[in-house]
Amino acid sequence: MISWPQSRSPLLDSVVLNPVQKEAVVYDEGPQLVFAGAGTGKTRVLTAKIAFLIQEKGIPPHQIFAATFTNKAAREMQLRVESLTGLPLKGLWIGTFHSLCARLLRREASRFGFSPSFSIFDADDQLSQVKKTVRELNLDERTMPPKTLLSAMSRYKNACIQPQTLVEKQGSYFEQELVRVYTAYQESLTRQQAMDFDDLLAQSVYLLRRDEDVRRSYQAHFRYVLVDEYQDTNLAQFYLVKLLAGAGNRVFVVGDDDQSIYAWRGAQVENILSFETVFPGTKVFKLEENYRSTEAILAFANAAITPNVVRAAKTLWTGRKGGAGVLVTRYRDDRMESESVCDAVKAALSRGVKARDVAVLFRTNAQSRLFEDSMRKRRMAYVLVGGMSFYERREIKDCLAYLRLCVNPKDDVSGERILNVPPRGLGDKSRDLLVAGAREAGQSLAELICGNDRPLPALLARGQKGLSELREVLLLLFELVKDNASPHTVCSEMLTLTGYLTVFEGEDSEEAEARIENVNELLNALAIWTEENPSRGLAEFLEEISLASDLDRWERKDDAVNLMTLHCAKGLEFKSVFIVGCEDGILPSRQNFDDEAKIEEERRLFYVGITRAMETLECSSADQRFRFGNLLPMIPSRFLSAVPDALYSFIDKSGYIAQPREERHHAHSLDFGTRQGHRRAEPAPHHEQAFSHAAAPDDFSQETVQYRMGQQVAHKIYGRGKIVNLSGFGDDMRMTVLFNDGSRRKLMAKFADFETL
DNA sequence: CCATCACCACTTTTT
DNA sequence: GTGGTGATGG
Repeated sequence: MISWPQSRSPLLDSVVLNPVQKEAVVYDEGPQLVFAGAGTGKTRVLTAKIAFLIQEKGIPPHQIFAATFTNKAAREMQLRVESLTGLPLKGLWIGTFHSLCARLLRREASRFGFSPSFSIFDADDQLSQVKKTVRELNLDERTMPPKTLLSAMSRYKNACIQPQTLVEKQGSYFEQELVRVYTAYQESLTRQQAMDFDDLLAQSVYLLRRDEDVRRSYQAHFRYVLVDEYQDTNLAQFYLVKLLAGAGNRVFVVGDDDQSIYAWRGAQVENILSFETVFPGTKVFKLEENYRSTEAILAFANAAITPNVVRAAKTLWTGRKGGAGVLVTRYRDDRMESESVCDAVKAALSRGVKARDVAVLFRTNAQSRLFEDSMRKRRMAYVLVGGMSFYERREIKDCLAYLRLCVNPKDDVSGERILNVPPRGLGDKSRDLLVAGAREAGQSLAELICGNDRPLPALLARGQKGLSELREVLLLLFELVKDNASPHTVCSEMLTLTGYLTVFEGEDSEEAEARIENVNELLNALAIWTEENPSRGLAEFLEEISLASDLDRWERKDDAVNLMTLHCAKGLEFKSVFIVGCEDGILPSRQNFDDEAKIEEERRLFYVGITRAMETLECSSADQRFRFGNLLPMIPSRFLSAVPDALYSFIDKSGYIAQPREERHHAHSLDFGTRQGHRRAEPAPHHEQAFSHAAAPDDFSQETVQYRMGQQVAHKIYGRGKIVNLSGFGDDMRMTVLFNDGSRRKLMAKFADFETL
C-alpha cells in the first residue's frame, strides 16, 4: 500500500491505494481508461481522482464533469471527495448523465426555444403521449403497438437520429408509420415544453453539435470529463463524452466489460472495448486485485463468467485465502425456496450477521412477492428496492400532475391526466372537445381553461360546472406558485381545493385507506424536502423526483434484509448474498434464449450478482414455479452447470416428503408439475427436516400464528385490544380489532404486526 | 358520464 | 395472479 509521496494534503495521504490505483489517480496526460474488475476499488480510485484534480491540480470543482450511474452514487462520491479535500464542492457537475444533461439543457433552454422549466416525461408519460399520437394519426393500436413504437423511437434517440433525417428513407409499412409517429411525437413534446428521458441525452447532443458557441464554451469550461460504469453507456452518452472532451481529450473513464448488463436499453459494450481506438493515446490501467470477496466466491465468479466469448482478458485475484464455500441449493418449488432462504437468512442473523449486510437478489421483480410473504410471516424486517415505486402510484402521479402543471402549464399529458381527477363531469367527450379547442387556439389545455380571453368550446351542460371549478383551482394554484409558495403548501392547497381525498374517505376499503396514506406520505416528503432545501422550489423538487430511481432512495437499515433485482444490485456489496431463481427461463430469461449475445449478457448479470458477495453466497433453484398463474416445471440454470463442481457444495432439497420411498432423483421428476392450474402445494416442509421425518409432513409453520375471536392482542402502534371479528383464511384473513383506546380497526392478518397474548 | 364486469396479455431488467 | 381495456347498464 502506497500513500501520496508528493502530496501536501494530510487528507489525501489518508487514502490507501495500491500501485496501479495510485498510478491511475496521478496520471494526467491524455485519455485514460481504467478497467476495474468487480470489487477492485474503482469508487475509491474515482473519488481520489476527483480529489486529486481539485487539490493537486487546482482545477475548480465547477470545471469537472463526472457522470455516475445513480444519483445515490453521485451523492456519496461528492461527500467523500468533500471529506477528502475538506472543501465544499458546490459547483461540481456530478450526477447521472440524465441529471447532468437536464442541468445543461435548463441553462441553455433559450437557445432552442424551450423554457428552463420544461417538464420531464417519465416512461408512463411517454406511453400516454405515444398512445395519444397514435390515435391522432388514426393508426390501429394493434398493428402499431405504442410500446413497440416507443422502444423503436428510443433506439433512434439513443443513436441521436432525428426524425427529419428519416423522412426520406423508404421502409416497411411499420417503419414508415414509425417515422410519422416519431415526428408527431417530438412535435407534441416541443409544444408541451417537455423532454423525455431519451431527449435529455439526445437533445444535449443535438445542441452541442449544432451550436458551435455552446460547444466551444463547454469544452473550454470542462477541464475534465469522468465517467463511472462506462460499460453501460449508450451511443448518445458516448457522443456527449466526445463532444464535451473536445480536442484536449481530458477524459477518465472507469468500467468493467464483464459487468455490462444494460445492452437491452441501448448500452454498448463497444464503448469501453473500443475506447483506445476512439481516443488515440489512451493510457490503460487494469485493476485486478479484488478486495471484496473471499477466494472461494471469487473462484466461483471467475468460473461462472469464463464461458463468455466477448470480453477483454482479465483475471481477478485476491489475497484473502479461503472463506466459506459457495452453496448451491435445489428446492422443490418456489415456495419452498423462499421459505428455506428466509430460514437461512434468519439463521445467519442469529449467528450475528447484521440484516443490513444480507441481500436476496432475483432476476425479475415478480419474484419478490414470495420472499416478502415469507419474511413477513417470520416477522423479519426487509427493504424492497425497485418494483412499483412510490412515485409511480396512481394517486401520487395524480398529485404530481397538478404540481407539474403549476410549473409548466403547457404540459398536456399532466393536463389531461387531471382534467377529470377527481371526477368532475369532464369525461372523454369533454376532453376531446377541449383538446380540439386548445389546438385550434394554439394553446395548451390548461392555458385554454384558465385564459378568459376566449370563449370555451361549447360543452355538454354537465361539464360546465366542473370546468369552472377546475379553472378556479388552477388559477389559485398558479397564484400560489407565482408567490413562491412551498411545494408542500401547493400540494396541500390542491388537495383541499379539489377535494381529491374525499372520494377515498367515503370509501371503506383497504385500498382507499392505502391511497390516503400514500398521499399523506407525499405531503410528508414534500415538507421534509422543503425544510432541507429552503432555497429551492417546486420545479427542482419535480426534477429530483423524476430523475431519482428507487435505488436512489434506498437506504440500508440496520435491521432490515435487502431485497432487490440483480440489476439494482450493481455497484453494491453485501456480506451474505442469496441469488434465487437460478433456473433456465429466469436466469437466463427465456426471452433471451435465442441469441448468444443476450445469453452472455444474462451470464454477466449472474456474475454481477455473485461478485456482490463478500463472505457467503448461496445460489438456489426450484424445480417447480408458479408463473402466469400455473405451476411450471423448471430446471437449474445452465450457468450453474457451467461451474466446476469442485467450486461449490450442492444440496438437493427437492425431494418429496410424501414419497419417501421413491428414489431421490425421481422425486423431482416433472410429471407432478405439468398439471395446469394446480393450486399451490401444501405447506412446504422445513428444509432441515425434508428427509428425516417423513411421517410428519406438514407441521411446518405456514400458520404458526393462529388467531381466534375474543383473543387479546398487542399492536406496536395501537396498543392492546381484542379481536372482535374474523373472516377469510390464509393470506386473505381479515380481522376487526377493538383496541383499548376505543378505536376499532380492520386489519389484514398477514400484515398485522402484533403479538398474541 | 361512470361503475362494474369480463377478457386479454403479460413479466425481464430501468435512467 | 395482475392490471389495463372495452362493452354494458345505471
